[in-house]
Amino acid sequence: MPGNRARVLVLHPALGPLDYRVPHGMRVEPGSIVSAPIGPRPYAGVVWEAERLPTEEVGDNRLRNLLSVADAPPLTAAVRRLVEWTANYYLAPLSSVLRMALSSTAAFENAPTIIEYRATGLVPDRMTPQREQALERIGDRQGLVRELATIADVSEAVIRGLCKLGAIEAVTVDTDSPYPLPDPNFAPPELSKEQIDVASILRQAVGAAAFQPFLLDGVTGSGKTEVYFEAVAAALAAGKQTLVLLPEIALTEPFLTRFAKRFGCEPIAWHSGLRTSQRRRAWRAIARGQAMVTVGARSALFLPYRNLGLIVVDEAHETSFKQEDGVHYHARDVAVMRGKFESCPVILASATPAIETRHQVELGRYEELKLPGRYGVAELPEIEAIDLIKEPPERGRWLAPKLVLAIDAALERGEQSLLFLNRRGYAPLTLCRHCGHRFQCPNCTAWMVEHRLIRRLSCHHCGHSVPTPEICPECEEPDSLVACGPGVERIADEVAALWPQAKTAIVTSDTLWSPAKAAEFVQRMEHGDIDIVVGTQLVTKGYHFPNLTVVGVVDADLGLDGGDLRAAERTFQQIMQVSGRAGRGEKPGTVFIQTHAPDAGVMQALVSGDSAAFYEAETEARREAEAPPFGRYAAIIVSSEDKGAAHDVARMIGRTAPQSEEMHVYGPAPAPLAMLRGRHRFRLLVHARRAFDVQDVIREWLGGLEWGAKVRVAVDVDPYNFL
DNA sequence: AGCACGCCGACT
DNA sequence: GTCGGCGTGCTC
Repeated sequence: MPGNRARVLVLHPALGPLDYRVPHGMRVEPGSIVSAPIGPRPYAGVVWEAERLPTEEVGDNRLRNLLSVADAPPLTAAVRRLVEWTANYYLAPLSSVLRMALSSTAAFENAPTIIEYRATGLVPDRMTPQREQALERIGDRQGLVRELATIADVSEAVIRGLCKLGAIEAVTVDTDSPYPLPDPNFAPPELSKEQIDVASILRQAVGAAAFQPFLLDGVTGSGKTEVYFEAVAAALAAGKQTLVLLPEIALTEPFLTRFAKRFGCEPIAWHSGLRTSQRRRAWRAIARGQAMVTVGARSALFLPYRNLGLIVVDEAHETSFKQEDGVHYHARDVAVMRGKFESCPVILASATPAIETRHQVELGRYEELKLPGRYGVAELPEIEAIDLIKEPPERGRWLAPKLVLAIDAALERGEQSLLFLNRRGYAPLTLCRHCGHRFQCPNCTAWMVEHRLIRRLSCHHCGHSVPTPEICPECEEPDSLVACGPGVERIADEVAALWPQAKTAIVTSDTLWSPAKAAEFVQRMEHGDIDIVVGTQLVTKGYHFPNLTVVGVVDADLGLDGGDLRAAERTFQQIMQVSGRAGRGEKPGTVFIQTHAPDAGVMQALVSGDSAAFYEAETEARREAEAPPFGRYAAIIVSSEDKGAAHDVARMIGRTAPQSEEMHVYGPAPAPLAMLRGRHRFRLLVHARRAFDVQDVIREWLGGLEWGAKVRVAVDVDPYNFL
């Protein structure tokens, strides 16, 4: 009987949908979260419409019973369609996409509480180095034994031992306690005429409950956040949920504060740093429709919202929305699809939208809402290029005289300065001046980056890290190692040498690794406890420092080399963003761009402030090259620990490439990172016409091939990484 | 992905 | 004789 059969998409990395028997007394429907046996073990899965997931028919006699149904609402049809679309578009296994929607494995275990552990402050009688380390690193954090062990970098036995001694105690956490509800009328802001106009369009769109993408376009400081908060208020008033996507976790903290000021309580934050209990509580509240506003990074996009009424993608141009491992999806694009499945408006907010987004506006698919001028009195900063060939810094220094003078003057006036360099650490390359040895990561094709603050050399790709050696490991010459090129730490050294009395801060993911650290930095900036900030792209967005009047871009050419199709666009966006940090209060700001190519189109556009001309020229160049959005790319990455095996498979894939007028295949060639985390990588690049169904062709092409288990083949549709 | 089964080399 | 190497195949 087909009635007691269920097709289940199981969370199994290698299996597709499987059929099960629904035992007597169990009620399931499409979307039900169930536990299903595979071999000896239970797996979580979701009941799916059988007609949407064709499989080989399996006889009734081979069916096993489903084990249980979770005490959680079924995944909505919109979520199921989103999972299907994402898997199909990005050529990813359905189960890995489903895993993102069921991101909390604890969420559907049927216990209402979780037992977590935390330090009591009691010092055990017998202290050991391990115990000491554990208590020190745990601090006031709380979590499962496993989580605490990971945080403290000790074994779970150490934690259990401390628990037995009373230094750590168990606490029961109720994961079904409700969240406070944001109040749309808590503190409505005073808006300008333009803001009111735009906000009312957005409010109406939320009320219409229909799919409609918007580009909310306005320079930094034009008040985009206040405006989309009005749309959030409309969703709240209508009893609908809102999702706000931010490009980085570091931005959530200031967002939470801002949100609370407007709506009276914080929204639900979703990010990778959540504890199991927080994750479970958020997931369940979101699935029940009780969590009204969620803010998070990429992964919040796949959460099972019950009745979503609005999606906001803030800083929508940010490339960090493109996920580069696991499922290679672009959160901005998937957000638009989710809006389509949920029948709700999607707001892409950006002062420097991507060419792709602008193009959608030109095609009439997205509606552009412009916020002119800066909110309040602030004016856009003056942008000036410094030609590093004509006005070079002193030998061994990185800041040109003109920039040094400008910072001098700012210090004199009691104003703040920002130096931007998108490079963490002290120096990107270390070599031995005696034998020429260069420090390379053993797992990746990348130099080890010196981090002087922690005296280590680190690989930024796999995390491999060693203490900075005293002598060259190759020729054993002491004191022979030299740092090549600047990172933020080196710029900070230069700043300390030039202005020993100035208070400085380094802002990178190394120094602002937690929301609390980010909040502390903001506070120090606002209180004037910092004169000069040296930072990576982390400082380029979100913050508002009225007393910051000088911005120096240490190396504007950094993003330009390497043949990346989006290099010019990215440089433009990044420098526009960092420029937006200058003169946000009543004082005008000045931005200095240090470059070797002051005549390049990007630099000219930045200096003249003519972004329209830049977009036009860049769009034309893309059209001619049939690059996105006028053509499409897909990368096929073949990787293995065995270099020969990877190369053989890559060549075999290249040989069997389908011939088509509509599509061209380049490669295989060693991938941009020829070795990554110990795996050798080769890449083929597929370039196709816009209307061509590359996914289908690639699916058929790779589906007909076979390779060994130790070789992995991954497809990256719409890749961002060409370097 | 796991975890079984299965068929050939160096040990007690 | 057996312990164990990891190749191949299966999971509704």
